[in-house]
Formats: sequence, structure tokens, C-alpha cells
Amino acid sequence: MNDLANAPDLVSDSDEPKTLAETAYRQLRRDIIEGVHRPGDKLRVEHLKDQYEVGAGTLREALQLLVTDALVVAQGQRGFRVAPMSLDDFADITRTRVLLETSALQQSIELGDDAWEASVVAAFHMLSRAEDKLGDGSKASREEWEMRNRAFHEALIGACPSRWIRHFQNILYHQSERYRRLSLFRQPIPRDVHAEHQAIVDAALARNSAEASRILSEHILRTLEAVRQLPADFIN
Amino acid sequence: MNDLANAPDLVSDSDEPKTLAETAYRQLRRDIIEGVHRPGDKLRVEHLKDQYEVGAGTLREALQLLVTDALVVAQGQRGFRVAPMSLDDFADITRTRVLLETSALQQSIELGDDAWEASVVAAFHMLSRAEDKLGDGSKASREEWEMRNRAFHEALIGACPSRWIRHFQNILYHQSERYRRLSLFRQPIPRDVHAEHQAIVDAALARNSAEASRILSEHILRTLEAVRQLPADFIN
DNA sequence: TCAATAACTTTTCTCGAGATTTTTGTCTAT
DNA sequence: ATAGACAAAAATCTCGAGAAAAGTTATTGA
Repeated sequence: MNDLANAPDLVSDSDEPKTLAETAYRQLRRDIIEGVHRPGDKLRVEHLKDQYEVGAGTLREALQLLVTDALVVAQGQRGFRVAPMSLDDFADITRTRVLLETSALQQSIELGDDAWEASVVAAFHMLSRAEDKLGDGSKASREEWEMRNRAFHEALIGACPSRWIRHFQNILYHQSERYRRLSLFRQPIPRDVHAEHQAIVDAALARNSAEASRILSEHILRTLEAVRQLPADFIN
Repeated sequence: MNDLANAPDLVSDSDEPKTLAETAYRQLRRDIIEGVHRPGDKLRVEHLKDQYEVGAGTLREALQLLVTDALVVAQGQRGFRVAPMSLDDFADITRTRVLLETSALQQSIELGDDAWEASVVAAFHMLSRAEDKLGDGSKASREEWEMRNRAFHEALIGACPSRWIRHFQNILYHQSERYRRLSLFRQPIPRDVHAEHQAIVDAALARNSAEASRILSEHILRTLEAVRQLPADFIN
């Protein structure tokens, strides 16, 4: 139909940072997702420029990039703040993710070729291996699992030709990461995620679009439930 | 359910520009949508800073804001360019818009109260009046119609509580504006748009979610067909 | 004639200082 | 004691110049 699948991303994310601003942007993004800068915190340029070792203008640019990801909000003439978090917001993020990701998955199942099937199987395998090593509870293994989990979800919708859906999906994934981090903190991988992933793979390879969407939906929504059951004051 | 409907937008767009950078941003955005800067054009800071009468750093910031809207693409260390246009891209935009806007409409129909109904009727009335004045073919009347058309679509999904859907919807609307401009150029409001809008309003007020979505889908997709039938070299 | 290198020009990126605006703190008057 | 106004402090926003990179043209050798 169209060949957008191989077109460059709307916002380059994969390749190396070529500029100081982008380097600071990535460090800041990680720090926000990790909770170093907490929701609602004011991000003062004068303080942060020393911390991240760049000029004021450069840091400003990094903050602007974070506005694109909606991890930072800018209020004209009143500086920058870390985007607030709330249960309602996470519910919104999750539902929107379900809407986009199921649609992308359906298109993937419809259009995906052998190479797509192979990449899904491969990503699932990588993820399964990471699950095995998750027992030690180390931070490294958990981060590895995070990365591969993300790679798996990306592989699933990899054959979806819509650059826009993938772009929005990307933004939402970063957002959820902030929340999922909370749920992992208390109950490290509680439910049987492996079986859920396996079921999605099976349905996808069987080209059973409706079934795959249904399972994926429940899979994503379950994370919402996990966060909902956290102590109320966990999100502030 | 949740009270996000009245929460501030992810990216403030309604209120007045409080900073020079934001002013330049709006001017630039309009110029890109209007085609003053053409797709693929290089946006050289040194030239543009004089044209828009701001400093280099300030213009840089304005360009960064446009990256958020995906109207400008930044290539690290190689400056900024106007985002390219293509038929495939517009098809992608349109389909994604349909996905988001029908979902938002369904939620609106489900949750909307009397005030929502009133705002839909009001926006429809405003739009109809603008259609009457469209006969003179003046630029002013066409711009008025554009604004009210947008207001109408926004009113329809106004009761959708998802800030994220509305945010993405917003970005996509700006994108389509660039393309719709082309179709208006040749065939000024060709099809019977009024009847389509009327049908959507009727179905929405009757709380007929499925029917309203179906009509809205076709309504949006028709614009895609209109652009498809333009001379091939119109998009370059 | 063509390819590779080198010098030059253009453009982007980065920084620190000055001008505005917001915020904080203090003081006075009711 | 509270509210308002004034003053001081902090932070943001803006600008122009200098450093680094990319792009362009000229030159040289085979």
C-alpha cells in the first residue's frame, strides 16, 4: 500500500545524540522517568545548567524537547515544570494506548510478512530469557527486561505502516514507563506476564486479529489495575 | 468518571502568546501551513531571525516548538527543515484522525450532557452561517469558515474526557490543514459538506453512536479523496 | 578527465551577560 | 491581625558574539 514503514521516524530516537542539547535531553528524560525530578517540581534553568554541565540556552532547548514528550510542561514566562502525575492521567494514557496499539496490531497482522513473524518470535525469545534472569532482583536485569519488553511490543506493531500511530504510541510508552516504575517498585512482576505474551504471539502468528487485540487490550489494562492498587499517596 | 475535561491542555494553544519565542512560533506555523515555507525547505536561522525580528536563540526555540507539532523536522547538527508532504503521509494522517476522532466522538456521545449538546448545536449554527458567506470567495470568509469548521469538530468531541486523544487530535488537525489548503485551492468546497455536518449532528444528538461515527468517518475520508484527485505534481 | 585532498565559506551550535518579569519578603495602615 | 502596597531577590527570557561542524569550491596528482 504505502512504504512509510521504512521512512525515518518523526522524532529521531534511535541514533546517537549528536548535540549537547540532545545529550542533556536524554539525561533529563531518564531522570524524570526515574523520579529524580518529581512530578510538579520546578525545573530551574539556573540550577540545572550546572548539574548537567551545559549553558543556559542549551538546557532550555533540552527542556523544550521534553515538552514534545509531554514529560515537561512550559508555562509562558513562568518557566518549566515536571509534568504532574495522577491516576486519572494514567487511566487516560492506558486507554489511549489500547486504542492505538490494538489498531496497530490489527494492521500488523493483516500486512506482516515472514520477516515480521520472525522479528516477533525473536523479540519474544529475548524477553523470555530476560524473565529468567529477573529472579535476582538486580536493577540491571530489571532494566534489561524493560528494554526487551519494549522491543517486544514494538515488534508486534512493527508491520503497521502508520508512522503517526507509531509516533503517538512512542510518546505514550514513555509516559507509562513513569507509572509502571511505581508498580514494579512494590510488586516486582506480579502476574503471569509470560503466559500473556505467549498468548499474544500465538494469536498474532495465527493471524487471529480479533483475539490478539483482545488479549493485548487486557494485557495493557492489567498494568492500570496494578497501579490502581497501590497506596493512594504513592502518586503525588 | 474523571475530571480531566476541564484540566489545562497538554500544550497551551488557546491563550495569548506571552513570549517572543511563542509569537515567532505562531507566525512560523501559519507561514508553513499557508505554504510560504514549502515542504522540504531548509529553515536557516540566520535568515529567518531577521525576517521574524527576533534573536537567533529565540528563533531556534520557536523552531523547536514546531518540531512538537511535526511541522518541522530537526536533524542534529544539520539544522531544521519544513516537514515534507506526501500523499502517503496524508493518507496516514487521515486514517489516524478517523481512529482518534471516532473514538472521541463515541465517548462524547456517551458522556455528553445538555451543555455539550448546546455547544454542538451552536457550533453547527456558526458554521452554517459561515458557509452562506462563502460565496464571495474572499480569503477572509474562507479563513472564517476554516476556524468555525475546526470549532465544530472540536465541539463534537468536546465531552470526551481524554486529554491525550484531544492532544493528538490537535496535532493531526494542524497537519491536515496543510493538505486541505491544497484541495480548497482548486475546488472550493466541492461536495455538500453542510448535509454531512447536519447528519453528524442529528446522529450525535440522537445518541446514535455507531451511526455518528460512520458518517464522521466518511466525512473525514472524503477530504482524502479530494486531495487524491489533485494533479499529481501538486504535492512536491 | 576524474578522484582525492585542501582551503574557504556558510550555517549551526554554544555560551555568558543584560533586560523583563515573576516571586518573595517587609512594612505600613486600617 | 489582616490586607494591601512597596521594595528586594530570584528566575526567566532575550540577544549577539565566538567555537564547532557541515557544505562548497578550488587545486593537485594520476
